Amino acid sequence: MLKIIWSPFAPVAGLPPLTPTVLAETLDGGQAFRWHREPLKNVGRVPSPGIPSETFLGQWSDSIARLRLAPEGTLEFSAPAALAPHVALALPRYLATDRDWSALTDSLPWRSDAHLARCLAAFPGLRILRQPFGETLLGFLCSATKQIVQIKQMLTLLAERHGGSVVERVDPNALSNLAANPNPRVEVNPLHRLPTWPELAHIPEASLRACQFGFRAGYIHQTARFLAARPGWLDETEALPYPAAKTRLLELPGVGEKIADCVLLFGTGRLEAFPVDTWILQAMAARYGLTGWKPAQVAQFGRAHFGPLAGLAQQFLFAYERRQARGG
DNA sequence: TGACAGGGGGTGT
DNA sequence: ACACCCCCTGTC
Repeated sequence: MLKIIWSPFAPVAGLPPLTPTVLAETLDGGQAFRWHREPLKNVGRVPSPGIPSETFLGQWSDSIARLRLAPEGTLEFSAPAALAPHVALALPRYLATDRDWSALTDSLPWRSDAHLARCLAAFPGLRILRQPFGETLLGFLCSATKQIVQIKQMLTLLAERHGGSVVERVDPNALSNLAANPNPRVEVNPLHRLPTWPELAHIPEASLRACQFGFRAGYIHQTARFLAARPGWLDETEALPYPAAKTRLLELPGVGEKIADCVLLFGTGRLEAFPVDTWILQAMAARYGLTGWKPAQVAQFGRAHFGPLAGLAQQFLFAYERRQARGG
């Protein structure tokens, strides 16, 4: 059995106190697809005061972290001991602690928009992650007509089969199990990172299909080949201003308006990006009377109505609408 | 318990 | 407007 020595939980500086709901929405609400709730030992019990919240296990680039909330709402992290110093440096960037999210949120037009005010009040402290650009592109290329759980499964399989090892230990049982069973149940395997785009360029499309990618396998394969032929293209795109960056992303096969905006919002923190998916379409129809509007029209309305931080507003609307749909 | 529809956070033609 | 893939979810 594989054993990882985890560092003791330590506070992450630079964040306000959070509720478990907001932490879950931030990590597992559709911005990122590499966070998994860890099984709770006291399943079925009401969370008691004085004990930490449930733990999320997640990965990005070469980082692996466990995140939880102390009773008073302080975010705490733990990492594989050998990685802990690296993760301690990488976490603030990932969580975008260099930005004042309270001030950014306060500058949204909630004073003149009662529904937006409701959404902000429902998820206080919600923020936009700053994820690795290439991984964000990969994640959202998988997202077409897929729900979060399914996207997470695809990426887990891809990482297990084609991703490099982050922790320098291999579990022989896991490897033999994988070889013996062509269709293993998806489990969280904290050893493997996502393949990089240069690595993806060497993976046959059929192997991607075997990771449950379906018709998205072609998009990912073609995008990988496109990027392989253009060294530096992705880094240049990340550095470009929002409109130019979006134009370039739209050149990629499988990337349309929505995915381009998601990559720029969740991968580079471009808060002017306003992704319009079916949830936002539904929310804007129900809450703002935009019944029958097309995505491009809703996007234009959103930018005009919510202003230069429209993408942040979008995340609150999104979280609220999903909660309503679940019967929260 | 197990089969069976229905539909899914989009893009390309 | 419809195909593209195929897994998850709810339901019987």
